Amino acid sequence: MSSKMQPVRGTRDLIGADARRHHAVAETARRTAGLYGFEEWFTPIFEDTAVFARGLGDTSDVVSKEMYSFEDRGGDSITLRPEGTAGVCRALVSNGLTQTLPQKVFYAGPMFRYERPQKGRYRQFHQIGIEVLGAAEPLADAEVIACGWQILNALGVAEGVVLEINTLGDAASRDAYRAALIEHFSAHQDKLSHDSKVRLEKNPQRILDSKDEGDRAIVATAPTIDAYLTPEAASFFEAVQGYLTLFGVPFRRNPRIVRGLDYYSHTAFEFVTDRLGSQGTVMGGGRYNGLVEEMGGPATPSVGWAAGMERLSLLMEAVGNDPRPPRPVAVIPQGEGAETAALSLVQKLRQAGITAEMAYRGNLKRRMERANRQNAHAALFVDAAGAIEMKNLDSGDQYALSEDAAIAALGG
RNA sequence: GCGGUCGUAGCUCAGCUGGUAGAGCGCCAGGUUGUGGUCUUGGAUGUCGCGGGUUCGAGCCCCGUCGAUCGCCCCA
Repeated sequence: MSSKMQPVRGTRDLIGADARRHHAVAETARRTAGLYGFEEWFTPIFEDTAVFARGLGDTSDVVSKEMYSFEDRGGDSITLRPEGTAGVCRALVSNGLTQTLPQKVFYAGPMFRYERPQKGRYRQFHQIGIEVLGAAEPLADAEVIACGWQILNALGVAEGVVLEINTLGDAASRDAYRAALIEHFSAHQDKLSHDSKVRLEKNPQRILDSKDEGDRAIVATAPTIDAYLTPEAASFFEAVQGYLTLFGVPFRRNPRIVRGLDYYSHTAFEFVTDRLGSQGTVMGGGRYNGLVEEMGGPATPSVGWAAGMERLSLLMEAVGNDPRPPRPVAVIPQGEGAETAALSLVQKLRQAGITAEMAYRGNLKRRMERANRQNAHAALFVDAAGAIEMKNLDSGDQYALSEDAAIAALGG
């Protein structure tokens, strides 16, 4: 047992039902995002460390202690991407696409974070995400959110998932609010939890998010951002909510939502569920202005979200959404010398676009049992002369027919 | 990085106050040169996560370690 190779901590294999769910998440999201005009980009899985260090801001744990960074043989500092947005912004600049805005991007793939693994959280995990790059209009925020909502619905997991939105305001609002929060929490500093005392130094808004009982009482009396919003920031947030209502996307205001990464401003949102324990955020995002500039491009107002594929798969499993592979047709040679005729038939079926299988070995009983296990919907018995009988494995009906008739009947 | 719980067959799990392993499912083969999902008979599979300690003797007790899991932190 000890010599058995195991995947490294925080990684895992996706096989069978897990693999099918994972694939369904990516495929459903890709297709749905396509309906909204998003096109998929494939950016590298690793980047120059500066792409993330600069992009995400150094107050986040993601940068300060969770990155998989290493020096390559040429002496460059390389980092396995911990999230998708920074790489997409870098690619926008690298490819000169700042001249052709807006760009609507979909991505899906592995991300890496050195964290303590938990259910729905791995060191190699997978995200899907979309970004609208180069649109300052609140309509873009609403469109991005609506697309996310449609994906959750298409996956059948929208039940029990709630959209919570908030605004972080523009720079002026944010600074004023931050000052107010520091004042409020400093006044109660002695009653704050240890974690929140640290937050007060690093990122006071994070205290709003605290799960500590004692903190919550202090948070309850904390000011909300509304009084500190500039008129522009307030009307922007109003507009986003108006479009969401127009699009029929239900939401609820949660003034305690903050974002983990530094680049966010204005709209912040999370799709949350209570079915996943402490990994309740299923899709999260918001507006970010300034990230593209960090990559050396022009100011490019943008908005997007990312979702954890593992968490979406977990939700699919919880609601019993179990994608099945297509039901094959089982081709079964009958009698001596029938193998050649059967093989030629199975190949013709496949070329006609029909999912067909023929077992490598086994007697008739074994082949039938195997057909059953594969959930085959029909069996085609072929004899040495090439004569075919088709049996419907659901109804049990069986009759002889020609090869062409069989292909036609099976939808080829 | 911190705290709680748990590691026995491919899977789900049982195993008494310590006496060197069991069930169900699954798998393989037979009953059936022949038409499946039913039934029936038989069979294979474990250094009891790993390492050390206590003991005449450890799956069970102790220590360590690795892994999973739950919560914190953080985040999707």
